[in-house]
Amino acid sequence: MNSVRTRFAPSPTGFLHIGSLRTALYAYALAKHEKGDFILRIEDTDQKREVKGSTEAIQDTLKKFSLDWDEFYVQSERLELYKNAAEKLVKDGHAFYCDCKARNAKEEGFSNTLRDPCHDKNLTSGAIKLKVPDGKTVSYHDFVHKKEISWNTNTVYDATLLKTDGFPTYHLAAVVDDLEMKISHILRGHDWLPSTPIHLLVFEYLGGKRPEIGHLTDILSAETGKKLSKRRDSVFAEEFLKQGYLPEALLNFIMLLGWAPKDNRELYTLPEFVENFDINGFQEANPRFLQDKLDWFNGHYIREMSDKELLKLLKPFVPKNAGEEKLKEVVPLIKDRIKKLSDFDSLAGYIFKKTDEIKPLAFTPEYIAHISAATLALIEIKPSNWSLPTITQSLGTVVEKNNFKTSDFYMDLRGTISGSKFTPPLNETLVPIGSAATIARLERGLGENKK
RNA sequence: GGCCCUAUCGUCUAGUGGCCUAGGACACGGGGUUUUCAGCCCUGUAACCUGGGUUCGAAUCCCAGUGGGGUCACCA
Repeated sequence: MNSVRTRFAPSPTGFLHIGSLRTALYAYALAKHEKGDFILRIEDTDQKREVKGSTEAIQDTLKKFSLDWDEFYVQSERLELYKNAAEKLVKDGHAFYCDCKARNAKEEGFSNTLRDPCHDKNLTSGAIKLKVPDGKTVSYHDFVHKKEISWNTNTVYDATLLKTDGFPTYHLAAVVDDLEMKISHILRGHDWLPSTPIHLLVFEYLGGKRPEIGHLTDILSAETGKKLSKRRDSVFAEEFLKQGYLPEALLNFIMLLGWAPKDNRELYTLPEFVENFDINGFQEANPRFLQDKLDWFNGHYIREMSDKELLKLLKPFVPKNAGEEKLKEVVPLIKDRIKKLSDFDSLAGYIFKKTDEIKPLAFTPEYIAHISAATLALIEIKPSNWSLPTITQSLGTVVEKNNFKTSDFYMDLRGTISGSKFTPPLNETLVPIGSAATIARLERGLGENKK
């Protein structure tokens, strides 16, 4: 049996990053395309950086995107495994104890001291570090880059494997787990590429079948051209959801940042992506995160939804006083016009506002004539008869009788009713606004523009 | 700075020596539908980083340069 098993291995230091979501998506598709297993592994080996609740938050987010895992592990519950592995490496002469003070690269700047002072001291306690050999070439075939990548070990430093607090570093824990969990493909961020020779050595010394390894491109900020960062860019998947991006749109957008099929197809649901996934489709150069394209995907998926579904998703973005019945009328009017769910308010919020919350806008010199004629006509419609056909009929007659220019007439009406230049078709929105509120808004507009 | 990855329209990309006068999508421009804005339809502008090779032939192969990105912790 050589089933495909992939893993997504975040550390619990906060919310799920958009780049991590993409890594998870690819790892998921890679496994599921071959009917394999997708494993979630929490890499919580740095107690200082751990943020409480992030494991749950990450799981929560993955579920929202339907990236369900088959197995779940937490590294801090597996410390014995790493300790044993480290001690075995020492016994085999591939690692050594070290009692030096921990150094901090950020304080010291670039460092050329690759070999640790304790490299050959044969100490019996302290941290355990990898005994990197000199002048050896280590290499592997990267399945993302589709090429052999190699290093001379003279450029590899004696990395720490087991810390003095008894916890492993990533270099040890990840390798031990990938072996123990029988991971078939390691798919991870590009930032891991430089430390791969360390892992290659550990894999070799520990023995067993080394997984295939692939390093994904970094997603670059469209503005800075640098790797997306928490400080500068909005990077958390949850942030996008909160803004009214749909999970399927975000997923579709992100799957095409760094991967493309032969036929260049762009629209994929998650199951379709899994089905069409091809490991040769990975891109080698770093893509930029351009929000315009995300917006297009989002608009596309919004338009594909039924009004009923959309209404449901819109709930968190809609004014509190908006009743179900009115919303049902409004949803089809905004469906073609919004890019994100949060656009609802700027586009249709006026429908639900009080008269004095709207600042009437006048657009043409004929304003007074337009609005008074409209008011007189609409007052004639009995509230019980207030409907699209009666409104359309009534206003149509006004335009015709007064020889108004249709577009001018409606622009003044629009400005008065909505306080905005852009709205859904006006007659349609007058229905949910209602007879009384419509008349009130028109009268207010007249009052404000009389003098 | 060392090491590593990388280079097709503004952006995401197709392209694996002749199907390329370089294709698609987003964005942008023009037109149509239209009470505004969208949406939809039609349509246009726009790219092979540079220099050397290899070859009858190069976006595709090789080398160099340049540009871009990453990384250099008892963090992941």
